[in-house]
Amino acid sequence: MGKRSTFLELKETERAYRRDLILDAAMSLFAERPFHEIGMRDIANEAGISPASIYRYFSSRDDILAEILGHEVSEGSQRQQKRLESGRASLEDIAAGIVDFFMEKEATLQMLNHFLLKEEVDEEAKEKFNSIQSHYLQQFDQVLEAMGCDKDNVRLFSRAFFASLLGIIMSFRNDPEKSSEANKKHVHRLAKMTAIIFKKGMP
Amino acid sequence: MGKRSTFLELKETERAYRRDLILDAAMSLFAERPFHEIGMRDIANEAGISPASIYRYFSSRDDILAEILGHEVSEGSQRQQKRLESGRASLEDIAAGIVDFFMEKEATLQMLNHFLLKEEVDEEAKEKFNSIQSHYLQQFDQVLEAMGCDKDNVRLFSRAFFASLLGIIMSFRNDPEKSSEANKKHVHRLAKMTAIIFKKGMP
DNA sequence: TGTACATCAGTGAACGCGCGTTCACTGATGTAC
DNA sequence: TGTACATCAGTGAACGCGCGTTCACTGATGTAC
Repeated sequence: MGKRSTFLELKETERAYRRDLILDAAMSLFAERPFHEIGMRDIANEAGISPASIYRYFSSRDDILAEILGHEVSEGSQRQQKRLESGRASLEDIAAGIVDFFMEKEATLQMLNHFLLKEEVDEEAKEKFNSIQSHYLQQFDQVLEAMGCDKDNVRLFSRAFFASLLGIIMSFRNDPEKSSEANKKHVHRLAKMTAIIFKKGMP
Repeated sequence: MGKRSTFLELKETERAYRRDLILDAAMSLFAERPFHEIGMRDIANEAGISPASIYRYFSSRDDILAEILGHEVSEGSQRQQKRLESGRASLEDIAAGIVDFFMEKEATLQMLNHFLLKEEVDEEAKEKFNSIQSHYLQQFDQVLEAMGCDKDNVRLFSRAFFASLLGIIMSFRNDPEKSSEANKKHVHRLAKMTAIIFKKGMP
Protein backbone atom coordinates (compact mmCIF):
# COMPACT_ATOMS: atom_id res chain seq x y z
CA MET A 1 0.00 0.00 0.00
CA GLY A 2 2.95 2.31 0.57
CA LYS A 3 3.86 2.26 -3.09
CA ARG A 4 0.30 2.64 -4.29
CA SER A 5 -0.33 5.69 -2.18
CA THR A 6 2.86 7.21 -3.51
CA PHE A 7 1.59 6.79 -7.04
CA LEU A 8 -1.69 8.34 -6.11
CA GLU A 9 0.04 11.18 -4.41
CA LEU A 10 2.20 11.78 -7.41
CA LYS A 11 -0.89 11.91 -9.55
CA GLU A 12 -2.53 14.35 -7.29
CA THR A 13 0.57 16.48 -7.20
CA GLU A 14 0.66 16.58 -10.95
CA ARG A 15 -2.98 17.40 -11.08
CA ALA A 16 -2.53 20.22 -8.63
CA TYR A 17 0.37 21.45 -10.68
CA ARG A 18 -1.68 21.58 -13.86
CA ARG A 19 -4.42 23.33 -11.96
CA ASP A 20 -1.95 25.96 -10.91
CA LEU A 21 -0.82 26.41 -14.48
CA ILE A 22 -4.36 27.36 -15.40
CA LEU A 23 -4.57 29.75 -12.49
CA ASP A 24 -1.26 31.32 -13.44
CA ALA A 25 -2.42 31.81 -16.98
CA ALA A 26 -5.63 33.41 -15.79
CA MET A 27 -3.84 35.63 -13.31
CA SER A 28 -1.44 36.92 -15.89
CA LEU A 29 -4.41 37.88 -18.07
CA PHE A 30 -6.25 39.54 -15.24
CA ALA A 31 -3.16 41.54 -14.48
CA GLU A 32 -3.40 43.08 -17.93
CA ARG A 33 -7.03 43.58 -18.73
CA PRO A 34 -10.30 44.25 -16.89
CA PHE A 35 -11.87 41.02 -15.87
CA HIS A 36 -15.10 41.41 -17.80
CA GLU A 37 -13.09 41.10 -20.95
CA ILE A 38 -11.51 37.80 -20.10
CA GLY A 39 -13.44 34.69 -20.94
CA MET A 40 -12.84 31.00 -20.64
CA ARG A 41 -11.50 30.87 -24.17
CA ASP A 42 -8.89 33.48 -23.35
CA ILE A 43 -7.76 31.65 -20.27
CA ALA A 44 -7.62 28.35 -22.10
CA ASN A 45 -5.67 29.98 -24.87
CA GLU A 46 -3.18 31.53 -22.51
CA ALA A 47 -2.71 28.22 -20.72
CA GLY A 48 -2.29 26.40 -24.03
CA ILE A 49 -5.24 24.07 -23.58
CA SER A 50 -8.81 23.90 -24.78
CA PRO A 51 -11.68 25.60 -22.96
CA ALA A 52 -13.26 22.26 -22.17
CA SER A 53 -10.18 21.17 -20.30
CA ILE A 54 -10.57 23.91 -17.75
CA TYR A 55 -13.68 22.22 -16.49
CA ARG A 56 -11.61 19.23 -15.43
CA TYR A 57 -10.07 21.47 -12.81
CA PHE A 58 -12.65 24.10 -12.01
CA SER A 59 -16.37 23.89 -11.72
CA SER A 60 -17.12 27.29 -13.20
CA ARG A 61 -15.73 30.65 -14.14
CA ASP A 62 -16.74 32.01 -10.76
CA ASP A 63 -14.80 29.21 -9.18
CA ILE A 64 -11.65 30.40 -10.90
CA LEU A 65 -12.35 33.97 -9.92
CA ALA A 66 -12.77 33.02 -6.29
CA GLU A 67 -9.56 31.04 -6.40
CA ILE A 68 -7.62 33.92 -7.89
CA LEU A 69 -9.11 36.39 -5.48
CA GLY A 70 -7.94 34.10 -2.70
CA HIS A 71 -4.39 34.16 -4.03
CA GLU A 72 -4.36 37.92 -4.42
CA VAL A 73 -5.82 38.56 -1.01
CA SER A 74 -3.36 36.31 0.67
CA GLU A 75 -0.55 38.07 -1.15
CA GLY A 76 -1.90 41.38 0.05
CA SER A 77 -2.16 39.99 3.54
CA GLN A 78 1.46 39.01 3.51
CA ARG A 79 2.57 42.43 2.37
CA GLN A 80 0.56 43.87 5.19
CA GLN A 81 2.20 41.58 7.71
CA LYS A 82 5.63 42.53 6.52
CA ARG A 83 4.86 46.18 6.75
CA LEU A 84 3.65 45.58 10.26
CA GLU A 85 6.73 43.65 11.29
CA SER A 86 9.06 46.19 9.82
CA GLY A 87 7.83 48.55 12.47
CA ARG A 88 6.95 51.43 10.21
CA ALA A 89 3.22 50.96 10.29
CA SER A 90 0.89 53.66 11.41
CA LEU A 91 -2.74 53.50 10.41
CA GLU A 92 -1.86 55.78 7.52
CA ASP A 93 0.72 53.34 6.26
CA ILE A 94 -1.74 50.50 6.42
CA ALA A 95 -4.24 52.55 4.48
CA ALA A 96 -1.66 53.55 1.90
CA GLY A 97 -0.72 49.91 1.47
CA ILE A 98 -4.30 48.93 0.81
CA VAL A 99 -4.73 51.74 -1.67
CA ASP A 100 -1.56 50.80 -3.50
CA PHE A 101 -2.61 47.21 -3.61
CA PHE A 102 -5.96 47.85 -5.23
CA MET A 103 -4.84 50.67 -7.50
CA GLU A 104 -2.29 48.28 -8.88
CA LYS A 105 -4.76 45.43 -9.25
CA GLU A 106 -7.84 46.70 -10.93
CA ALA A 107 -9.01 43.21 -11.76
CA THR A 108 -8.82 42.15 -8.14
CA LEU A 109 -10.96 45.08 -7.14
CA GLN A 110 -13.46 44.14 -9.78
CA MET A 111 -13.56 40.54 -8.63
CA LEU A 112 -14.18 41.63 -5.09
CA ASN A 113 -16.96 43.77 -6.35
CA HIS A 114 -18.31 40.97 -8.45
CA PHE A 115 -18.77 38.78 -5.42
CA LEU A 116 -20.08 41.58 -3.25
CA LEU A 117 -22.76 42.53 -5.74
CA LYS A 118 -23.80 39.55 -7.77
CA GLU A 119 -26.23 37.09 -6.36
CA GLU A 120 -26.34 34.23 -8.81
CA VAL A 121 -22.88 32.92 -8.04
CA ASP A 122 -22.58 29.15 -7.80
CA GLU A 123 -22.46 27.75 -4.29
CA GLU A 124 -18.93 26.47 -4.33
CA ALA A 125 -17.50 29.79 -5.44
CA LYS A 126 -19.66 31.70 -3.01
CA GLU A 127 -18.42 29.67 -0.10
CA LYS A 128 -14.85 30.15 -1.17
CA PHE A 129 -15.40 33.86 -1.33
CA ASN A 130 -17.03 34.02 2.07
CA SER A 131 -14.20 32.14 3.63
CA ILE A 132 -11.65 34.41 1.99
CA GLN A 133 -13.47 37.47 3.18
CA SER A 134 -13.94 36.42 6.76
CA HIS A 135 -10.40 35.12 6.91
CA TYR A 136 -9.00 38.39 5.71
CA LEU A 137 -11.16 40.51 7.96
CA GLN A 138 -10.05 38.47 10.94
CA GLN A 139 -6.46 39.00 10.00
CA PHE A 140 -7.18 42.68 9.67
CA ASP A 141 -8.60 42.69 13.17
CA GLN A 142 -5.27 41.47 14.40
CA VAL A 143 -3.41 44.13 12.50
CA LEU A 144 -5.46 46.80 14.19
CA GLU A 145 -5.10 45.16 17.56
CA ALA A 146 -1.39 45.25 17.07
CA MET A 147 -1.73 48.97 16.45
CA GLY A 148 -3.30 49.43 19.82
CA CYS A 149 -6.99 49.10 19.16
CA ASP A 150 -9.05 47.93 22.09
CA LYS A 151 -9.53 44.20 21.75
CA ASP A 152 -13.20 44.18 22.67
CA ASN A 153 -14.17 46.70 20.02
CA VAL A 154 -11.77 45.89 17.29
CA ARG A 155 -14.19 43.96 15.09
CA LEU A 156 -16.58 46.74 14.28
CA PHE A 157 -13.84 49.28 14.04
CA SER A 158 -11.66 47.31 11.67
CA ARG A 159 -14.58 46.43 9.40
CA ALA A 160 -15.68 50.03 9.22
CA PHE A 161 -12.17 51.15 8.46
CA PHE A 162 -11.51 48.60 5.78
CA ALA A 163 -14.85 49.10 4.06
CA SER A 164 -14.34 52.85 4.15
CA LEU A 165 -11.07 52.54 2.33
CA LEU A 166 -12.65 50.23 -0.17
CA GLY A 167 -15.43 52.70 -0.82
CA ILE A 168 -12.98 55.51 -1.31
CA ILE A 169 -10.93 53.50 -3.74
CA MET A 170 -13.97 52.39 -5.71
CA SER A 171 -15.48 55.83 -5.85
CA PHE A 172 -12.50 57.92 -6.82
CA ARG A 173 -10.01 55.64 -8.46
CA ASN A 174 -11.32 56.37 -11.87
CA ASP A 175 -12.53 59.94 -12.22
CA PRO A 176 -12.46 60.46 -15.99
CA GLU A 177 -11.66 64.12 -15.61
CA LYS A 178 -8.29 63.43 -14.07
CA SER A 179 -5.24 61.57 -15.23
CA SER A 180 -4.63 58.20 -13.67
CA GLU A 181 -1.71 59.65 -11.74
CA ALA A 182 -3.88 62.43 -10.37
CA ASN A 183 -6.54 59.94 -9.41
CA LYS A 184 -4.04 57.84 -7.54
CA LYS A 185 -2.87 60.87 -5.66
CA HIS A 186 -6.39 61.91 -4.86
CA VAL A 187 -7.31 58.51 -3.51
CA HIS A 188 -4.17 58.47 -1.42
CA ARG A 189 -5.01 61.83 0.03
CA LEU A 190 -8.52 60.76 0.89
CA ALA A 191 -7.29 57.51 2.39
CA LYS A 192 -4.69 59.27 4.46
CA MET A 193 -7.21 61.69 5.80
CA THR A 194 -9.57 58.86 6.62
CA ALA A 195 -6.81 56.96 8.36
CA ILE A 196 -6.01 59.96 10.51
CA ILE A 197 -9.63 60.40 11.39
CA PHE A 198 -10.01 56.76 12.29
CA LYS A 199 -6.84 56.86 14.34
CA LYS A 200 -8.24 59.69 16.39
CA GLY A 201 -11.43 57.72 16.90
CA MET A 202 -9.83 54.39 17.61
CA PRO A 203 -11.33 52.71 20.65
CA MET B 1 -45.27 82.49 -35.12
CA GLY B 2 -46.86 82.51 -31.71
CA LYS B 3 -49.19 79.71 -32.67
CA ARG B 4 -46.54 77.67 -34.38
CA SER B 5 -44.27 77.68 -31.41
CA THR B 6 -47.17 76.62 -29.24
CA PHE B 7 -47.75 73.61 -31.42
CA LEU B 8 -44.12 72.73 -31.28
CA GLU B 9 -44.08 73.13 -27.56
CA LEU B 10 -47.08 70.91 -27.22
CA LYS B 11 -45.34 68.27 -29.25
CA GLU B 12 -42.28 68.48 -27.15
CA THR B 13 -44.31 68.27 -24.01
CA GLU B 14 -46.00 65.15 -25.27
CA ARG B 15 -42.72 63.69 -26.24
CA ALA B 16 -41.27 64.41 -22.84
CA TYR B 17 -44.32 62.85 -21.29
CA ARG B 18 -43.92 59.64 -23.26
CA ARG B 19 -40.29 59.60 -22.32
CA ASP B 20 -41.24 59.79 -18.70
CA LEU B 21 -43.63 56.93 -19.13
CA ILE B 22 -40.77 54.76 -20.23
CA LEU B 23 -38.66 55.90 -17.30
CA ASP B 24 -41.49 55.20 -14.90
CA ALA B 25 -41.93 51.73 -16.29
CA ALA B 26 -38.22 51.06 -15.94
CA MET B 27 -38.08 52.45 -12.43
CA SER B 28 -40.93 50.32 -11.26
CA LEU B 29 -39.09 47.27 -12.55
CA PHE B 30 -35.81 48.28 -10.97
CA ALA B 31 -37.61 48.70 -7.70
CA GLU B 32 -38.50 45.02 -7.78
CA ARG B 33 -35.61 43.15 -9.26
CA PRO B 34 -31.83 43.48 -9.48
CA PHE B 35 -30.88 45.52 -12.46
CA HIS B 36 -28.84 42.88 -14.24
CA GLU B 37 -32.04 40.97 -14.75
CA ILE B 38 -33.89 43.74 -16.48
CA GLY B 39 -33.44 44.10 -20.21
CA MET B 40 -34.80 46.37 -22.86
CA ARG B 41 -37.52 43.88 -23.66
CA ASP B 42 -38.71 43.93 -20.07
CA ILE B 43 -38.83 47.69 -19.95
CA ALA B 44 -40.63 47.86 -23.27
CA ASN B 45 -43.08 45.30 -22.06
CA GLU B 46 -43.78 47.12 -18.85
CA ALA B 47 -44.29 50.37 -20.72
CA GLY B 48 -46.56 48.67 -23.22
CA ILE B 49 -44.45 49.41 -26.27
CA SER B 50 -41.95 47.59 -28.42
CA PRO B 51 -38.25 47.46 -27.62
CA ALA B 52 -37.44 49.38 -30.77
CA SER B 53 -39.56 52.28 -29.63
CA ILE B 54 -37.38 52.90 -26.64
CA TYR B 55 -34.61 53.98 -28.94
CA ARG B 56 -36.72 56.89 -30.13
CA TYR B 57 -36.27 58.33 -26.66
CA PHE B 58 -33.01 56.99 -25.33
CA SER B 59 -29.75 56.34 -27.04
CA SER B 60 -28.85 53.22 -25.11
CA ARG B 61 -29.57 51.13 -22.06
CA ASP B 62 -26.84 52.96 -20.17
CA ASP B 63 -28.57 56.18 -21.05
CA ILE B 64 -31.73 54.99 -19.31
CA LEU B 65 -29.73 53.83 -16.33
CA ALA B 66 -28.05 57.18 -15.99
CA GLU B 67 -31.37 58.93 -16.24
CA ILE B 68 -32.92 56.78 -13.55
CA LEU B 69 -29.92 57.14 -11.32
CA GLY B 70 -30.32 60.87 -11.70
CA HIS B 71 -33.92 60.70 -10.55
CA GLU B 72 -33.11 58.51 -7.59
CA VAL B 73 -30.20 60.59 -6.48
CA SER B 74 -32.18 63.77 -6.65
CA GLU B 75 -34.91 62.14 -4.61
CA GLY B 76 -32.32 61.10 -2.05
CA SER B 77 -30.94 64.61 -2.07
CA GLN B 78 -34.32 66.04 -1.30
CA ARG B 79 -34.85 63.69 1.60
CA GLN B 80 -31.51 64.77 2.90
CA GLN B 81 -32.41 68.42 2.63
CA LYS B 82 -35.61 67.87 4.51
CA ARG B 83 -33.87 66.04 7.27
CA LEU B 84 -31.45 68.90 7.48
CA GLU B 85 -34.14 71.54 7.62
CA SER B 86 -36.12 69.67 10.22
CA GLY B 87 -33.23 70.35 12.54
CA ARG B 88 -32.70 66.81 13.74
CA ALA B 89 -29.63 66.13 11.74
CA SER B 90 -26.41 65.09 13.34
CA LEU B 91 -23.78 63.38 11.23
CA GLU B 92 -25.21 60.09 12.47
CA ASP B 93 -28.63 60.97 11.17
CA ILE B 94 -27.21 61.86 7.78
CA ALA B 95 -25.37 58.55 7.68
CA ALA B 96 -28.45 56.63 8.74
CA GLY B 97 -30.42 58.34 5.99
CA ILE B 98 -27.91 57.32 3.37
CA VAL B 99 -27.87 53.77 4.62
CA ASP B 100 -31.66 53.57 4.59
CA PHE B 101 -31.77 54.98 1.13
CA PHE B 102 -29.43 52.44 -0.40
CA MET B 103 -30.64 49.47 1.59
CA GLU B 104 -34.08 50.21 0.25
CA LYS B 105 -32.88 50.67 -3.30
CA GLU B 106 -30.65 47.82 -4.22
CA ALA B 107 -30.96 48.57 -7.92
CA THR B 108 -29.80 52.13 -7.40
CA LEU B 109 -26.74 50.92 -5.58
CA GLN B 110 -26.01 48.54 -8.40
CA MET B 111 -26.38 51.27 -10.99
CA LEU B 112 -24.01 53.47 -9.09
CA ASN B 113 -21.59 50.64 -9.02
CA HIS B 114 -22.11 49.94 -12.66
CA PHE B 115 -20.97 53.41 -13.57
CA LEU B 116 -18.14 53.44 -11.08
CA LEU B 117 -16.69 50.21 -12.37
CA LYS B 118 -17.48 49.77 -16.01
CA GLU B 119 -15.42 51.51 -18.58
CA GLU B 120 -17.18 50.87 -21.87
CA VAL B 121 -20.15 53.08 -21.17
CA ASP B 122 -21.31 55.25 -24.03
CA GLU B 123 -20.23 58.87 -23.87
CA GLU B 124 -23.62 60.43 -23.38
CA ALA B 125 -24.45 58.23 -20.41
CA LYS B 126 -21.03 58.71 -18.95
CA GLU B 127 -21.34 62.43 -19.02
CA LYS B 128 -24.74 62.28 -17.44
CA PHE B 129 -23.35 60.13 -14.69
CA ASN B 130 -20.42 62.42 -14.05
CA SER B 131 -22.66 65.40 -13.80
CA ILE B 132 -24.98 63.58 -11.39
CA GLN B 133 -22.07 62.56 -9.26
CA SER B 134 -20.37 65.90 -9.05
CA HIS B 135 -23.69 67.62 -8.51
CA TYR B 136 -24.54 65.38 -5.62
CA LEU B 137 -21.14 65.60 -4.04
CA GLN B 138 -21.32 69.36 -4.16
CA GLN B 139 -24.67 69.28 -2.49
CA PHE B 140 -23.22 66.98 0.11
CA ASP B 141 -20.44 69.48 0.74
CA GLN B 142 -23.10 72.00 1.64
CA VAL B 143 -24.80 69.60 3.98
CA LEU B 144 -21.59 69.10 5.87
CA GLU B 145 -20.85 72.78 5.87
CA ALA B 146 -24.23 73.33 7.42
CA MET B 147 -23.20 70.87 10.11
CA GLY B 148 -20.26 73.00 10.98
CA CYS B 149 -17.48 71.63 8.86
CA ASP B 150 -14.73 74.07 8.04
CA LYS B 151 -15.44 75.54 4.63
CA ASP B 152 -11.92 75.33 3.33
CA ASN B 153 -11.57 71.64 4.03
CA VAL B 154 -15.06 70.41 3.45
CA ARG B 155 -14.47 68.92 0.01
CA LEU B 156 -12.03 66.24 0.95
CA PHE B 157 -13.81 65.50 4.17
CA SER B 158 -17.23 65.12 2.66
CA ARG B 159 -15.98 62.90 -0.14
CA ALA B 160 -14.16 60.66 2.26
CA PHE B 161 -17.20 60.42 4.46
CA PHE B 162 -19.63 59.66 1.70
CA ALA B 163 -17.40 57.10 0.03
CA SER B 164 -16.79 55.45 3.37
CA LEU B 165 -20.48 54.96 3.91
CA LEU B 166 -20.84 53.64 0.41
CA GLY B 167 -18.08 51.13 1.00
CA ILE B 168 -19.65 49.97 4.22
CA ILE B 169 -23.01 49.52 2.59
CA MET B 170 -21.58 47.64 -0.35
CA SER B 171 -19.42 45.40 1.76
CA PHE B 172 -21.83 44.34 4.45
CA ARG B 173 -25.30 44.81 3.09
CA ASN B 174 -25.49 41.27 1.88
CA ASP B 175 -23.65 38.89 4.15
CA PRO B 176 -25.25 35.55 3.26
CA GLU B 177 -24.78 34.24 6.77
CA LYS B 178 -27.17 36.76 8.24
CA SER B 179 -30.80 37.56 7.66
CA SER B 180 -31.53 40.69 5.70
CA GLU B 181 -32.79 42.32 8.87
CA ALA B 182 -29.59 41.50 10.68
CA ASN B 183 -27.55 42.82 7.80
CA LYS B 184 -29.41 46.07 7.85
CA LYS B 185 -28.78 46.42 11.54
CA HIS B 186 -25.14 45.61 11.12
CA VAL B 187 -24.67 48.18 8.40
CA HIS B 188 -26.44 50.76 10.49
CA ARG B 189 -24.18 50.04 13.41
CA LEU B 190 -21.08 50.36 11.29
CA ALA B 191 -22.36 53.54 9.69
CA LYS B 192 -23.20 55.07 13.02
CA MET B 193 -19.80 54.29 14.39
CA THR B 194 -18.17 55.74 11.31
CA ALA B 195 -20.27 58.88 11.58
CA ILE B 196 -19.21 59.34 15.16
CA ILE B 197 -15.59 58.87 14.25
CA PHE B 198 -15.86 61.35 11.40
CA LYS B 199 -17.63 63.82 13.62
CA LYS B 200 -14.78 63.72 16.06
CA GLY B 201 -12.35 64.27 13.22
CA MET B 202 -14.30 66.96 11.43
CA PRO B 203 -12.12 69.90 10.47
C1' DT C 1 4.19 -11.68 -22.62
C1' DG C 2 -0.38 -10.68 -23.97
C1' DT C 3 -5.18 -9.30 -23.73
C1' DA C 4 -9.20 -6.97 -21.83
C1' DC C 5 -10.53 -3.31 -19.15
C1' DA C 6 -10.57 1.02 -16.35
C1' DT C 7 -9.14 5.65 -15.74
C1' DC C 8 -8.54 10.03 -16.98
C1' DA C 9 -6.42 14.20 -19.48
C1' DG C 10 -7.61 16.49 -23.31
C1' DT C 11 -10.33 18.18 -27.27
C1' DG C 12 -13.21 20.40 -31.39
C1' DA C 13 -17.45 21.44 -32.08
C1' DA C 14 -21.65 22.59 -30.87
C1' DC C 15 -25.38 23.92 -27.62
C1' DG C 16 -28.16 27.33 -25.67
C1' DC C 17 -29.28 31.42 -24.32
C1' DG C 18 -29.38 36.18 -23.57
C1' DC C 19 -29.62 40.57 -25.08
C1' DG C 20 -28.62 45.35 -26.94
C1' DT C 21 -29.53 47.27 -31.07
C1' DT C 22 -30.92 48.14 -35.98
C1' DC C 23 -33.75 47.67 -40.22
C1' DA C 24 -37.30 48.29 -43.28
C1' DC C 25 -41.69 49.24 -42.92
C1' DT C 26 -46.71 51.03 -41.63
C1' DG C 27 -49.86 54.41 -40.35
C1' DA C 28 -51.35 58.59 -38.49
C1' DT C 29 -51.11 63.57 -38.43
C1' DG C 30 -49.92 68.00 -40.02
C1' DT C 31 -48.40 71.29 -43.86
C1' DA C 32 -48.15 73.56 -48.46
C1' DC C 33 -50.36 75.08 -52.36
C1' DT D 1 -61.86 70.67 -50.92
C1' DG D 2 -58.26 67.92 -52.63
C1' DT D 3 -53.61 66.25 -53.58
C1' DA D 4 -48.69 65.63 -52.76
C1' DC D 5 -45.36 65.63 -49.38
C1' DA D 6 -42.93 65.70 -44.83
C1' DT D 7 -42.61 64.19 -40.22
C1' DC D 8 -42.47 61.10 -36.82
C1' DA D 9 -44.27 57.48 -33.41
C1' DG D 10 -44.32 52.86 -33.44
C1' DT D 11 -43.25 48.03 -34.70
C1' DG D 12 -41.97 42.77 -35.67
C1' DA D 13 -38.36 40.59 -36.93
C1' DA D 14 -33.91 39.89 -37.37
C1' DC D 15 -28.93 40.92 -36.73
C1' DG D 16 -24.80 40.06 -34.42
C1' DC D 17 -22.17 38.81 -31.06
C1' DG D 18 -20.51 37.01 -26.89
C1' DC D 19 -19.79 33.48 -23.96
C1' DG D 20 -20.21 29.81 -20.25
C1' DT D 21 -20.73 25.21 -20.55
C1' DT D 22 -21.45 20.38 -22.26
C1' DC D 23 -21.02 16.41 -25.44
C1' DA D 24 -19.15 12.61 -27.58
C1' DC D 25 -14.97 11.23 -28.59
C1' DT D 26 -9.61 10.08 -28.83
C1' DG D 27 -5.48 8.52 -26.96
C1' DA D 28 -2.30 7.50 -23.50
C1' DT D 29 -1.24 5.10 -19.28
C1' DG D 30 -1.83 1.87 -15.74
C1' DT D 31 -4.05 -2.51 -13.76
C1' DA D 32 -5.80 -7.31 -13.47
C1' DC D 33 -5.32 -11.90 -14.59
